[in-house]
Amino acid sequence: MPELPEVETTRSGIEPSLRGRRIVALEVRDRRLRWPLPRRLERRVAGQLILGVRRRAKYLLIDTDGGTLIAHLGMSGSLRIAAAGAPIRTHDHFDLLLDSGRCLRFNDPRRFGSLHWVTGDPMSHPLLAALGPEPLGPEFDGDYLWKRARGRRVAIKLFIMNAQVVVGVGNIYASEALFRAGIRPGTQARRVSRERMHALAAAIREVLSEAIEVGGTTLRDYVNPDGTPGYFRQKLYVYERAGELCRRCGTPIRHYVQSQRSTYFCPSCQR
DNA sequence: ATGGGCACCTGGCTGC
DNA sequence: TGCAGCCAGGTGCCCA
Repeated sequence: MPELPEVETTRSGIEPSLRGRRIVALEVRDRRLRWPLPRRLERRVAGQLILGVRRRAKYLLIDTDGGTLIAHLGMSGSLRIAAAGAPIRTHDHFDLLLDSGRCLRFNDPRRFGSLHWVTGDPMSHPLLAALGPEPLGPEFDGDYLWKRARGRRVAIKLFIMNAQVVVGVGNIYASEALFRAGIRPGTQARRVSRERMHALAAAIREVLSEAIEVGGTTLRDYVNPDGTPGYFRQKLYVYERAGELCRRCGTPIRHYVQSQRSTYFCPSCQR
């Protein structure tokens, strides 16, 4: 469900309620997430002081004085701040109870989300260690993309969705960035010129930052931690617009399945 | 190393 | 109304 903008919106939404608070307890109702929650998690987490909330790729890092909680929202996960006694809804799998009388509540129908506890440098955790650069960070640009694409025959859309290449580009924003850069999603990565890689890197940064500004994209039921939807949907050029007319040239938007994921593009604007 | 495909899971929608 | 079938924002892992 959430891509980088939704995760970043979640981060900034929950951080003010977490920073400086002490964790009273972790209350788990369903341990069956993507990786089953270990039994000892509750006692590890209890009593820790929260120092802040960071994001790396689509992972949220809740730093405490004794270690770091690493959370992932998977396809359908969401986090919100609730009163500690608020009624439990379906798929509310765990609560992080705070000394403020509130809690961080995790809801995830499909249970593709995850939660890990690490001591030491969280970036050395196996899930984080091999990740590519942040798309909004300084190391990511067209030259980087072009160099990484040498010899790569994979479709450019799959290439930019590969977290070892660059993190945070999911199915929505991959299609959107390729539209803005004027590149067909099926083009082999190695066939994209250096110049067009610059356009693509710029488009990725642009699409992601614009989405963050408006609170992400709400497609179905996604809501931000404060309960409001994200408004980027109104700015989508191609995603879920199959058959509708291109906002730029009027040609009908096309849809096909690429590596089991839906891809959208304008056959006239993208070559 | 690279690329392709599968698995994990639930819910909402469509069409018969 | 019921139900089968399909689709969904992610990503680790296995195989060729």
